[in-house]
Amino acid sequence: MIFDDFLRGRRRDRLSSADLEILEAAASDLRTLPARRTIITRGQAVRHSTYLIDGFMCRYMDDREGERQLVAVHVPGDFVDLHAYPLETLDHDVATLTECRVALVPHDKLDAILATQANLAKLLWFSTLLDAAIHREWIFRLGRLSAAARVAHFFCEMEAKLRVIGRSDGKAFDLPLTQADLGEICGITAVHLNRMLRDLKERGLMAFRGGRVTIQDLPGLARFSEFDPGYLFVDQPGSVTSP
Amino acid sequence: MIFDDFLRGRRRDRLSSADLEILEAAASDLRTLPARRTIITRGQAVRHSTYLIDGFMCRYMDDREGERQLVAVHVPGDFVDLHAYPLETLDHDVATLTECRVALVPHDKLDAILATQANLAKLLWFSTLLDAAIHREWIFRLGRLSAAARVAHFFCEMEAKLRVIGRSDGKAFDLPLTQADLGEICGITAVHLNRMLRDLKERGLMAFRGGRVTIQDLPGLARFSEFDPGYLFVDQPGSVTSP
DNA sequence: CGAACTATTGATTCGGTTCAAGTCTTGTGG
DNA sequence: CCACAAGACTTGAACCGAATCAATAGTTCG
Repeated sequence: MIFDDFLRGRRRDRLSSADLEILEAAASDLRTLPARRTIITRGQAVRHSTYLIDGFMCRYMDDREGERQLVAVHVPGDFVDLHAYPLETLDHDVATLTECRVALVPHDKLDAILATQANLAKLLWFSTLLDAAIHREWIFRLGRLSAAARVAHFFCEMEAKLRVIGRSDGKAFDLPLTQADLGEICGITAVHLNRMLRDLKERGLMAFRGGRVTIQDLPGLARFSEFDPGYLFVDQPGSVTSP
Repeated sequence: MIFDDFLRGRRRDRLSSADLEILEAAASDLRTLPARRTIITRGQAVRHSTYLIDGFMCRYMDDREGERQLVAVHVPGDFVDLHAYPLETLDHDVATLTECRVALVPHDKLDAILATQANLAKLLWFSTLLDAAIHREWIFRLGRLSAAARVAHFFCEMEAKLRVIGRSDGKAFDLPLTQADLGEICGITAVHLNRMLRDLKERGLMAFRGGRVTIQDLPGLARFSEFDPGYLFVDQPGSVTSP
């Protein structure tokens, strides 16, 4: 099923099977998008939202010189640009990082859900506010943490997000990003990011190579980066990996 | 009326008078809160949300050493912690900056609105995603702008937000924050913030003194800080100050 | 095999922090 | 009304974290 990972580990029990059927029925269009493709440009009016089934996507803004700042990284189960439904137009760009399988959900189908399925609508609303909570944590990360801690914090976040959908076991996971991407996430240059990765390895916390993260000391990494997963709203911080 | 400033300048025309009456009826409790008081602490379950009628509020997170990072500054007309309705518990703290007049809206009233007033519900959802768009801009600001540009960008944002509710004429406005607050917004120390204010004054862009902003060159300030108000979703970027 | 990313390392510069001292305000009580 | 305390602001000097510039090494793919 398309929405198997939607809100996985996060009040998914409140999604009735009827709700899920309605969601599945609303997903009009399944597509595979190539890697590194911008699919929505800021300001453009959009009439459907993109649900990510498989792959990695991101949202970003760029400055006058064209330097990117990533503002979100999305994993399977994320309703990537559901924000566009109430907003009608986006303030940022949306792009794929890897090849992605997505489902497109037309906004008029969402209108029908909002008019008749209050419970489901509230859960959709919740999922957009989860993104907002993650945005806030990114503000904190950029505003208060050192470069090394920012990097570590981001890896902790990805580990937690991927764990709930069964794509991390707490020891290693795939994260198909380049060092330049990581720099654009953490607000530092790719050169400095590279040094920070070396630093994290030397501290015995983790390693990153070729899009794969190997964690040596997850509690240590969380401590080092002041990571507290509360903002991810996972039901039981323990094991929620089973479907 | 309590909700006179709600979504002012931002699709307020889509709020019917019936919608407004429902909102007014949902606001059970009017209160005046003292300045510099934390009213919601992270993790705490909340059963009502706070709409700001008058005054300034903020949302913040603090690091291990207790250093604050502000993640939002709210002005009259903002539904400050409507996020808490779908989220049920907040990931951050909410506090007043000045003395504030607020209206409390119980979440069960919002449940009723969601179940029966799809149009109003969508506008409430929109207002929370406006906050999310502002969060994204803050990420950009912290990740990509220099200290001086961050400060200038924040003042541009406040000018735009206050203008739509008729509290700025583009030349000067009250912003009752200390330099320490501004530092916690821009992710720099209060000492450096002070130097950046001097810098902005020497550039002939603006001045800040005793909680009052005097703008000498608004287009210049926007240019300097790469400020583009699109993310604030104001209907006509021009004059929308009339009630 | 070569082109084009991607990653790594070194040397230098610069923006912002830190620490420290001092001044200006504002409010309070004698 | 003045004395004083507590914030809020201002300025300087030294230091440090991150950017920049530059050169080289891997890697991947056509």
